Amino acid sequence: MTTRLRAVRPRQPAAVTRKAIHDAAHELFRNEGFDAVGIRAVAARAGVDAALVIRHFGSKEQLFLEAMTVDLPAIKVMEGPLEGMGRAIVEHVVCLPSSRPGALAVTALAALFRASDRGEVQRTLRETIENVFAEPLVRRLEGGDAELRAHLIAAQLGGLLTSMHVVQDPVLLAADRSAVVARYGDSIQRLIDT
Amino acid sequence: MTTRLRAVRPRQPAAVTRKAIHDAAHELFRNEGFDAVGIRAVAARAGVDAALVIRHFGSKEQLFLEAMTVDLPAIKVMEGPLEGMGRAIVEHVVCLPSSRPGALAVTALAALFRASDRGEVQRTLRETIENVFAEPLVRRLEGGDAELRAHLIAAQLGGLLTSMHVVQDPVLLAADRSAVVARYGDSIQRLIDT
DNA sequence: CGGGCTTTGTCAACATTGATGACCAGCGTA
DNA sequence: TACGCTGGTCATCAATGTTGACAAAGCCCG
Repeated sequence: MTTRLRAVRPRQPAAVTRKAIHDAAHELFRNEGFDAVGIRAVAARAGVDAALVIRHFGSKEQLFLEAMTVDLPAIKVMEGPLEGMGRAIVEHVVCLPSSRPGALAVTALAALFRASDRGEVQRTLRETIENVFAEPLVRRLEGGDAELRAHLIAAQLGGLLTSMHVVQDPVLLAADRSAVVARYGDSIQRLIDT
Repeated sequence: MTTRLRAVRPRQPAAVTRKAIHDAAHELFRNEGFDAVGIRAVAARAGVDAALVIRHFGSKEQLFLEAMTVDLPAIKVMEGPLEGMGRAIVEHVVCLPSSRPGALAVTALAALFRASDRGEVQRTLRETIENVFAEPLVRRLEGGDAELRAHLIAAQLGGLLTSMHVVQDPVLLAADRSAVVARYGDSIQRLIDT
């Protein structure tokens, strides 16, 4: 009887393979979305067996969440002066050169939006928006209804992000960035000022 | 030899079963999202074999698109006076009693957003937003950059809709509707006026 | 050294999913 | 009656996420 031939793969510490899987997943999910990317594709790219992916992350959905939860660097502009903050924030969301880490974060957030009919994804999305947009704003706004206004601003930012990276509105994509910043920023400013 | 026993289902004209499938799909997809609902579930609800669903609609994605493409009744407010239109539009999107046909349309649009990592869905979403929000606005806006402004308004409306029906921001859901209308509406009004 | 224990990895299956193709039944018409 | 069209069923396919049994490697303790 012939001995079973096993593909032999050198043993590595858990953290290493885990990171390999995480990175592969991040690349693939961010560019192609949640359900266009199979577990076997992630595994192949990481040079790993498909079962290992599940073993390390529990489920595809969990892997997706961990891979897309880039901790957006807190938007510094939100700590600056209230005057002109509207434009500054929009510029931050819209104008990032696509190589910068912030841009990756925006893309990842867009991927979360696109996959939001998974219940767990939806929860993560909600928390992310709260943490990244709404909560930092609440602490800065003056006047009445600060919490409501902060969340409305978050809605507007989500809308812009969604229109550009999910819906991919051709008019917005083709438009002059500075015009977008000026118009949308001023509109947001109304919610900041009141 | 016993003759094969077949589940006999009375023959019906194609349009009838097609509608039955369409309606079942609309109900299920709107409430539970695209990939929580299987073809077999739709078929069961319509009292029909699963293969028939595909036969009539080509694919699950196609069925989803046809089922969620409610022709939103053109938003009449967009034909009214420019003054105060911001609030009027927001009211239309946010305050609908959930029994009215418009509310169904909003829910369906939200389902499209949630499933937007399917390429075809994304395209439909883009066209729907163009037709329902952007294009009617373009024809009304006065002043420079009318097209850009219309699409920015569409982005804001999408943002509000997304925040409430996809992200389900608890602050917005709990907030006083009239406050939301006033604040968000005035913010949009800035883009209408300029 | 050697025997156990945990860690890391592999493989073969499973259930479910969307989708297809062969076939069948009713029915009108030539 | 025979043909063909239309509406419907069933068995089956390939792919998917997931699981469990098992195999090695390293490590600890006698």
